[in-house]
Amino acid sequence: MSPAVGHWEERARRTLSAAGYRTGGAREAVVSFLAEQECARSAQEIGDELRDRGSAIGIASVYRALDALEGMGLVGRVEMPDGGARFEPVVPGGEHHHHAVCDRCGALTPFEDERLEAAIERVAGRLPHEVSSHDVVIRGTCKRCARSR
Amino acid sequence: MSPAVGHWEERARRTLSAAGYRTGGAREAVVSFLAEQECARSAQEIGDELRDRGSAIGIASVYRALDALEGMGLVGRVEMPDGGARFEPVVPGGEHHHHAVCDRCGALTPFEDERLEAAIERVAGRLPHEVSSHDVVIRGTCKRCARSR
DNA sequence: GTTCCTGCAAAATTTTTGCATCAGT
DNA sequence: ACTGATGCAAAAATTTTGCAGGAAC
Repeated sequence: MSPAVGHWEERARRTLSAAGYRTGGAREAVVSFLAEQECARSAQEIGDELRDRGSAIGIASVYRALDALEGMGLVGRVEMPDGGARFEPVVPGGEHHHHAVCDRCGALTPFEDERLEAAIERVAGRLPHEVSSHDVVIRGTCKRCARSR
Repeated sequence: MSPAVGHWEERARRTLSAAGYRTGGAREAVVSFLAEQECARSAQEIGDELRDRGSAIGIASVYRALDALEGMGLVGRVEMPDGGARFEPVVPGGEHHHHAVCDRCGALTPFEDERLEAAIERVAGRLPHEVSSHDVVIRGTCKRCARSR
């Protein structure tokens, strides 16, 4: 796992603890799991894979953990074009990426671009909003799927 | 309604007709409704408001119409941060906007920015994807909600 | 007349909530 | 001990599908 995300895991635990959350099984498991992911994962995936590893974690607890983490700004939710949501660690001041989604297979490809961020910030400044976050999703057909078409 | 969207309504009907779709009640009603909207609307809203106007339209028909329209590229789907989806006309080569969503009241504010589009196109060119579309969603608190907080 | 379209109802998905029980402090 | 956390099951919300009757061609 990247150093930035390792730091995220620590910070997440500290933030949870400081907010009065007890260190129990489910939430901790979700934090560990997210820390080791390459990209955003769905609640179902998180629950299924943790259960495969032997944790008897209920899907409700996954949603509750994600809710709490999202509320504290530790986790970001990415809405996928098919209606499902995926979740990933938020590393403030650190790496900040967006996603390209394959319409065919659903594969997620992260990307980052400074000019894109600059353009978004510029627009955000023009809006009559207190802007808190933003998301960019690029849809298309990934290389693999384009080939096998 | 703006000229561009008026043109959209025509084009939508022609495209549907050319694709062999019959001119019936439900799909036509959805097309008319979308043509007169300021911004993206949810399937529920579309169904409810059409029903308020006296059309006995089922929610399933709304979804089916939106599916068909989206499949033909006539309608775009915008995934909202709360998990719901909204739909709006796509005017190719014409106005192309994105959305700012209020975390509080859910209000949608459209915006457009050329530099943002340019940045996205540049990134899209670097991805190993056949890019078909993109979405930008800015989250925050709208002026109204920020004031009444 | 044939085929597609539609509304209704049922089903499938995804997410949330209630509750009794268990665990952390 | 007290209070919050958890798993399970039920509920709610959203979207899809099956089907019989009606409408467009």
